[in-house]
Amino acid sequence: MKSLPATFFARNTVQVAQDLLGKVIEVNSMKARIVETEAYGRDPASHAFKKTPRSSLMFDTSGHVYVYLIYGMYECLNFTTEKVGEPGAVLIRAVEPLQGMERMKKKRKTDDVDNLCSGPGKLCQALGITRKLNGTKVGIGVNVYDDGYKVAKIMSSSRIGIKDAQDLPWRFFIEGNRFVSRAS
DNA sequence: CCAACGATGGTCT
DNA sequence: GACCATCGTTGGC
Repeated sequence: MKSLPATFFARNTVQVAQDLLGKVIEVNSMKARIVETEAYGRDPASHAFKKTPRSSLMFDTSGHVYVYLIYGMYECLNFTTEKVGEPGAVLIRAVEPLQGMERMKKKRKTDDVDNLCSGPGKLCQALGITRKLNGTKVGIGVNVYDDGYKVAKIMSSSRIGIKDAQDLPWRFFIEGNRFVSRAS
């Protein structure tokens, strides 16, 4: 399994979001396959629509981990994209558990495998991802690998949980995968 | 089954 | 003080 190079992330955000599907992430020695992502550029639904203290990572880094708190109780995992100076990030919305499933079940307080990582807040709970990782480079606390897995078909839809920019089909997921947060 | 809602705290105006 | 890139529960059918 080879780690993704920094150049993988320093590209068009929508392209990176699609290319991350099927890749393996490793955190706290647990492993999972990415099955659902969303692209966030400088659009009205994105934190990077305006540069603020929180969103500055999206402008100033590429290939770094961006973790933020949402609704006061959950965290969301992103990877920053584009070349430095250009804002962008990919939200990881769902992953398929591969290794360390027993620890994921404990952290999520459920034995239902389909409910471990099928949402952005859920997967952070399962893998123990917190804001402590915010701003770290990919390859330190969070690793991303290409294990050669080929995605058969990529589906897209509008992004979930936002009201602005519903016309942009920037949510991507692996067709038919049972671990995505929703089927369509 | 599924739509509605409350929990909960950081971020921004 | 309003708003959230969410989730689990509740209460109606």
